[in-house]
Amino acid sequence: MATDANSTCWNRFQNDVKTDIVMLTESKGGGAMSTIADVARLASVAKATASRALSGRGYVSEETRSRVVSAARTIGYVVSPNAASLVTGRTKNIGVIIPFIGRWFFAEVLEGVEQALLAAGYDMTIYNLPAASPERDRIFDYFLARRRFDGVIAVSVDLSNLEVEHLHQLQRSLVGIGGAIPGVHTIAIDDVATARLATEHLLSLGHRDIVHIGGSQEEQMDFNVHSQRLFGFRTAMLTAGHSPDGSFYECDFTVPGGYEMGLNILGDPRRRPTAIFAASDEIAIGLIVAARELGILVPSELSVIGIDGHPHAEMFRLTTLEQNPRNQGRLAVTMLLTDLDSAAPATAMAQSTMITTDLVIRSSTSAPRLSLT
Amino acid sequence: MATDANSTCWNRFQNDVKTDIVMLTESKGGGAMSTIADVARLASVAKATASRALSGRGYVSEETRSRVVSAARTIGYVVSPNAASLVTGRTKNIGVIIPFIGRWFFAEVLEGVEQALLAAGYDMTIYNLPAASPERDRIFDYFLARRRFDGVIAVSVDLSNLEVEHLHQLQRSLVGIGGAIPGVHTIAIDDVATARLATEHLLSLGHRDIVHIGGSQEEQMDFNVHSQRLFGFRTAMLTAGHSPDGSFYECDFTVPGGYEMGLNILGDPRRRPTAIFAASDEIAIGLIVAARELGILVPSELSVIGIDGHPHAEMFRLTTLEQNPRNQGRLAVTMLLTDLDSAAPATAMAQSTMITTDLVIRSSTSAPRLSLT
DNA sequence: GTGAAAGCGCTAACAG
DNA sequence: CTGTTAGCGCTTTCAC
Repeated sequence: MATDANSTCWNRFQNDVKTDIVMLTESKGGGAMSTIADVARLASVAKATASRALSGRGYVSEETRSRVVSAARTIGYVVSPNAASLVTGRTKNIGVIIPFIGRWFFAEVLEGVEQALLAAGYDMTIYNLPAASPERDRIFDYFLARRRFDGVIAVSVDLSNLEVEHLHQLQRSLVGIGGAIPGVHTIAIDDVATARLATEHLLSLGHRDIVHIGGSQEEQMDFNVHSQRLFGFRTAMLTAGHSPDGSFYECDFTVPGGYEMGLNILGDPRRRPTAIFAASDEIAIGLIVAARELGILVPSELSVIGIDGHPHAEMFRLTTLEQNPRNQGRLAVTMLLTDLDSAAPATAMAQSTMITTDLVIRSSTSAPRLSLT
Repeated sequence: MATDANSTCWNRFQNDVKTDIVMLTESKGGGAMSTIADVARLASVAKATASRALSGRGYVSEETRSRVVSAARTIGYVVSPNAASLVTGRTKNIGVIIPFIGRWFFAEVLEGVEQALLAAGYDMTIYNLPAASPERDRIFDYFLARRRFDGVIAVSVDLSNLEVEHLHQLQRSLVGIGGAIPGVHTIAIDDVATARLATEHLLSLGHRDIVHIGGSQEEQMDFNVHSQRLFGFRTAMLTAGHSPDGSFYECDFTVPGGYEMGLNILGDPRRRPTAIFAASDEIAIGLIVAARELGILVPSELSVIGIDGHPHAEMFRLTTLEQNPRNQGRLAVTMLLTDLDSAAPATAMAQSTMITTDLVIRSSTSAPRLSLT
């Protein structure tokens, strides 16, 4: 399988695949998968009894039960989830719609969801929802419409009214993480309170010249997160008797975004603030890198605090608000499964729940350890 | 919905959910979902005809086809994927087994896979495979055994012989990314060649005192990645007439791992190398952060190059090998679907394919742009 | 406690 | 080109 260094990998790929496929004879275990009828026959019971024994639903004598179970084991029987779903209507699968996969917060949520789900015997189908586009519509009209899940977790997706409507019509349980959806339970931090707390933390360290760097007020990522965090900042500043005017800057909600803004803002020593409240941990990290590049010592010359804790943040000595997104994911699954158990579909829930996750303000050097439980 | 600040969020949650569920009457669109029989009746054709018209398989006159389609549209019909799968044996779903979700490389692969899959009408079920544990076994024995997918993509998972056997017995198409699996096509970079190229790049810049920082030779993440990259490094050094002995250090394959090792190695100016080849981009970033913290200028005083490109790397001015993990994901999907189309299951593939993806060495300041296509 | 029978919603022969 | 007939593999009444 020599690879030709003069062709692109796509070209190489196309050639390779074509020539590589070799039919082999059916390997061990070959032939059709065994069905419950086989199990029943082997255990000398009816299919119905075998089903009851294996699923645990309905009365079966302990003796026949064990006979059925061992029969199933010997022939390596596994239920056909499709057949079971067809009759029960349950899939043992949960759909997750999420705007990003790679960003820290979302990846953490995903891991939490996945762990909680697996433990409960569910698996997880991911739908990475792009911004408004035909692809996005297709996810709603086709993939979601197939309803191959018992419930949906919507992670920080900003849904149009039509999309919310779609979701409800799926007649499936539905919970949200990170942003309220009309008529649906949602797990979210209180953005205003969190931003306020972060700002107050900086104020308590004696800072007066504080800048907030967050997302665009026009392009809200979702649910007015940006403006709510800005509002929390302004409130804290005003309450402390400082004017927040002119101390807010917009940037991209990413590491490069924070980096770029950091170079801009921190470049001029006269305009440089003593502390920055960043709307996200990624922005904060970008800021810190920029600060270091400019020779500014963090945190002695500049305090930075960001929302959305992440393990990596620690190594940057980043004072951070830790909200454990992974736990948010687990919480969502717990809620969802509760609804599933009580057979309450999405439309059965009248109110949104705002859950403020526990916050911990950590800092490495200059600030006291402060926790809010 | 007042939240009691004196209880943990878990406690609050438990109370909240119990009191919150309110049954509402069935909302709009209520009642059972429409079936293909409804469509057939409305269009005055047989179910089979409706099926043919909707699925596009088999002959239907253009006239009846449009009648069926519009009938389906008016009653908002969507096929039951379970019922269809039960008879066709196809699920239009692909399983992905992957050791991490949050790490850059894996998240990037996931995004590539997801995009390619959605475009092809498939959705993606993720199984985050932990290290050897009962949970891991359960994924194989239960979740994967259910076979609710047409194929599996294994991303850099180090499989035991038993697990490989399991996978093959699923009788589903199977491709690997990032590490060879016996009897399965795999997409991977050539670790030796890549490491060698990276080292040669540093040599070509005139460096002589080069250190390689990579993963533990005992705990290989998978597929001897660590030792292969080390071997590539040693080969390049020896070929250039330099001894590589004593210039390899092991660290955790993460940002903090690189950071810690950076502090150790770069702390002593006498022992400090002029260039470092890092086995991963995360290590490289950790190194750079450590270097900056020690006041070392990158890249003028220290060149760093890492394997596994990532967008974030650019902002760290990291000279990087870009292998576009997203494209690796897309490639894998293309391969998988090709096999699916040709109805060739995993066991029909005799050889592994090593695909060296195109490499681009980028650098911001001191090095020439160099590409290998 | 267990068995027989009736589908779940769909597609794939096979006739016409 | 279209309709009729059988199931896919399972769970679930309903008798016994």
